Amino acid sequence: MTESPVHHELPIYRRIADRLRGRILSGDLRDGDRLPGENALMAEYGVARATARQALAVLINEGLAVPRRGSGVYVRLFRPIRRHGSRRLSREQWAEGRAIWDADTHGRAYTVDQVEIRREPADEEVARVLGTGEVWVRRRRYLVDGRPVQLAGSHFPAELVEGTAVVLPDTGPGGVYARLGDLGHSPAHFTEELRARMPHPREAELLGLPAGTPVIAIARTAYTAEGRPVEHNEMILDAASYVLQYDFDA
Amino acid sequence: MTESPVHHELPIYRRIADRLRGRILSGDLRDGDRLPGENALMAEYGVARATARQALAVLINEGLAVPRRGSGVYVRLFRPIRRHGSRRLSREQWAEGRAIWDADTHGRAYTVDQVEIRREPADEEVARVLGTGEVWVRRRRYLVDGRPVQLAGSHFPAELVEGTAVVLPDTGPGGVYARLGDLGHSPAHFTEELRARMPHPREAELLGLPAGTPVIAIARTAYTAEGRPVEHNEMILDAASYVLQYDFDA
DNA sequence: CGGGGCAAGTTCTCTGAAGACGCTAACCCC
DNA sequence: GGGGTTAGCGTCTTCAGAGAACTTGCCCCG
Repeated sequence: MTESPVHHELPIYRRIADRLRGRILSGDLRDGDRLPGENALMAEYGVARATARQALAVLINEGLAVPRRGSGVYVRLFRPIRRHGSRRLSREQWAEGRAIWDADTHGRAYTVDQVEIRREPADEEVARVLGTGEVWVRRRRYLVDGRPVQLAGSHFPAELVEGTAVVLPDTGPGGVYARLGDLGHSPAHFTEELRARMPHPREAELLGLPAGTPVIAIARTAYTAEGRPVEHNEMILDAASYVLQYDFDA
Repeated sequence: MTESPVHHELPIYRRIADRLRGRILSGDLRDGDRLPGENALMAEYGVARATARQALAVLINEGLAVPRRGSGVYVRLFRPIRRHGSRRLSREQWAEGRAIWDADTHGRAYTVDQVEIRREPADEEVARVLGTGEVWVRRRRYLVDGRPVQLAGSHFPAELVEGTAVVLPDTGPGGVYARLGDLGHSPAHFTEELRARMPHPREAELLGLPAGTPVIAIARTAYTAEGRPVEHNEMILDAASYVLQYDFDA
């Protein structure tokens, strides 16, 4: 073959992504600003749509931007940096883990203040994760000594739990997952993503937080052994800490 | 609500991804196994190459698989190895996890900007955790493309590592823990505690964060099998999200 | 003036094709 | 048998085109 001195240049989509990232990090493009769209990138760099898309996908993947269908791609400054941890957990341990977590909300017992169950259209993020248009949502509010410490919303694909007399009632530790199992969608695996952010005013009000207090937002998605997502849980933890425990092999 | 005219089926690439994920999570495809390649998926599902690629990209993105150019896409499970007959994390996996986290800081390599090693009195918190008055501290700063993404400080009980020519130099993945092992204080497990907080001005400056950006602070303490704390690591992740993956026991 | 509907713009999904590049194993020559 | 070469396979990048799905703003109508 022609032994062309392979320059090893970065692929086009990567160079475009780098330039866009530069504009974001330099402050040229700010939080909420709209990035150049696919058409604009095609024209500006003379590339195909797939290439332009790929460049945007890089930033979306990095969490620097979020796409809004039919509208554009927008700068999202609270950029996620990911870290993967691993931990294997038995269902009992999971229940136990929840106990630990509860115990850590200031070392006191929690009570459930309010559970709200209703069917509603999935928002953008939930639809993306669960791959469905409508969900059943359980919203909860936990209290400790009269002070709320957690807000949580659990989303289930509507077509999976439809018709259940009471949609996944609470049945103690591991109860919801057990109920999903009864329906033939037993969760086998889940992921959690944690993020630090400032609460929205409404959230701060519900949690009774003083202004300027950041929270930990956790998004958990549970999958069946077949890989089908069956639950997506989003919650916010007030100043509480989140404790993990790992063990090395002996 | 309005009539829902569109049935809203999942896109093809997503359905393929779901099936593949299922095969992984169910154990049909195991750690290190090769997934069906682009050509195989094209033939099996009768789709174009781009669609097959997109399906694989989902799994790669989720961290369930890793591509190897010129070879194939392979299952990468965070699930602890069965061959060890244990539900625990191997040091290799831990090191691997760290590598992934590094790679995930925007998909590019990190470099160590600065490593500072010195002996100093333990502050209140560190003294409480490590149970000692003086510690050796390693402070580090990671950079990605000239932008810092992490601040970390590792504390070791002075009486344990005293006299080491170079106090626990960096020796690649898992290096520090291996070095502790050499000294007879091999870590057997650790805990991590996560908290959302506002960075101090100095931290924000070092991390190049805009004002008002919360961070995730992580405190990790490693213990020997005897329960003796041998390391306490505190780090801050810039606007970070923290991704965890769990597996239930079968 | 308010509301409904339309049209333009945008992302999302998918098809089909082609060359570049990396890895591996079979092959050939010594 | 050992070592280097090569062919084949697989992923990676890019092109061109097209319809579906969704958002938004504008226009028209009542």
